Amino acid sequence: MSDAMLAAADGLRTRNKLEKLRRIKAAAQDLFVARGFDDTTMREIALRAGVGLGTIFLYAKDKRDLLFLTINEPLQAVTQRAEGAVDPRAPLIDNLLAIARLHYRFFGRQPALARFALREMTFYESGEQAPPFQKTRERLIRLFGRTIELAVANGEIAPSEPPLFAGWTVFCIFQVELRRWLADDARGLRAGLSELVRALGLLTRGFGGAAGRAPRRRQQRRSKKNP
Amino acid sequence: MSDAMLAAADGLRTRNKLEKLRRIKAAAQDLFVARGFDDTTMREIALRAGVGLGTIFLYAKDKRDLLFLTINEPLQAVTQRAEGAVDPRAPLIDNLLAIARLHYRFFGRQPALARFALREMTFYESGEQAPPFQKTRERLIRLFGRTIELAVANGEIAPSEPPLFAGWTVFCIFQVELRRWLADDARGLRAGLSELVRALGLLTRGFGGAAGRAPRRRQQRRSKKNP
DNA sequence: CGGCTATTATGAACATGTTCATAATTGAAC
DNA sequence: GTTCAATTATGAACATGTTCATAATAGCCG
Repeated sequence: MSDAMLAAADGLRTRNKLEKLRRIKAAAQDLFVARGFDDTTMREIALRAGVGLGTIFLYAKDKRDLLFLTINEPLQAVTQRAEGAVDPRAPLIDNLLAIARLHYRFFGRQPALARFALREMTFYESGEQAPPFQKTRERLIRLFGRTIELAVANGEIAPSEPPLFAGWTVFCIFQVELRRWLADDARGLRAGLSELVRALGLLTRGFGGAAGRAPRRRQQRRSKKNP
Repeated sequence: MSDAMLAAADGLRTRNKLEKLRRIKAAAQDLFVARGFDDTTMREIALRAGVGLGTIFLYAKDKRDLLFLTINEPLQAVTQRAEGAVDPRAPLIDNLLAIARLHYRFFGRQPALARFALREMTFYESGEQAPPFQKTRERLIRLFGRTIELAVANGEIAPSEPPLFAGWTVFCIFQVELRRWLADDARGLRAGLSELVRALGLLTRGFGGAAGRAPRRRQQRRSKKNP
């Protein structure tokens, strides 16, 4: 008994609230995945969650916010796992790719929903769920930055801009490439990542000023010393 | 009489249709700019255009499509002007910046509406106005590509990838930078373009493999031949 | 002109996200 | 236990994008 009371945390109120939030999140999640965002009505979600229609709006400002309520956590989890996927001794491109692969897999799981979510992410700053989302995004950018920092420490590269800014440019490429990959659902994960590597390779190598003179073929990876 | 009949082009039908399309476009345009996208109702647009509510949907599949109906033309015009802004003898970064500046100015004119439009542009493939939009986007990417090609011809750079693909990476950076600039409306045009130059500079110079050893300061522009 | 068909126009009806006045519930004060 | 204020829950009412059955119109033939 006392155990149960302790487990109940303080107050029935808080407990009930958390429980309802959980149910609403689960219901929204399931329905969004099963029927897509637009074809899921708030009334269906309310019904499945076992709450009144109006109740949902106590937990999410609007339908869009509800989407992020279901996506924020998994997205943060992916970013967190990506942090663990970086190997301080691996080549830069491998690390960037490892980070990207986890995200590609995540979004590739539900392409239709991912398309919608990625669209709504553009300029998502107003909703209640915006701050945690922005935080995760910031975290990913910093991860790219720190990964680049590692490569600098290893002597692999020496960018003319701070690693964090270089990470931002990597993020730019990543963002648009991911969207492009999701745009035509024909291409597999392999093909998508392959084009991302191509783009990131170009970013790291640069456009080869008259100085650089990049090789015409061969050696995709492994930057070489200049003879 | 016969004059009038000739001037009417073939058929009153076609003429009326074109006239209604014009009125609808103008009404939507005005209202979107004045009140924003969400706060403009289809009924207001119909009223201002002097047509019935249902009539609008004969000319635009949905409200979103109506937005592109008003934006496609000006956007294409901007891209077209950008093509004329490229100087075959100018440094690459200057040309890229000239292209970008025109677009920044265009979107910066109506930041709120631009934010909305740029969001809807992500994965915009279904609507009736999607093909012309995609065409303009393709055109911009190719413009970046051809601009790079010019720099290759001038001996300024020698990228390890085809110019068109290099143009695509420039487009990636441009897209995300533009969105970021529009996200916080505080920063002026100058500041936004300045950061874009920073990012594009990094893209063209690369991350300076152990080979490259980029200069620490100085010489922002004007790539030099290697002594 | 007078009918006839295809095209175009229309707004009432519908679907659904969102608001809000009202009701139910909780936790504490006495 | 009763009372009461604060919090939370609810669905009817509302606003608005979209559909669709119906009407108006244009062009054409006899």
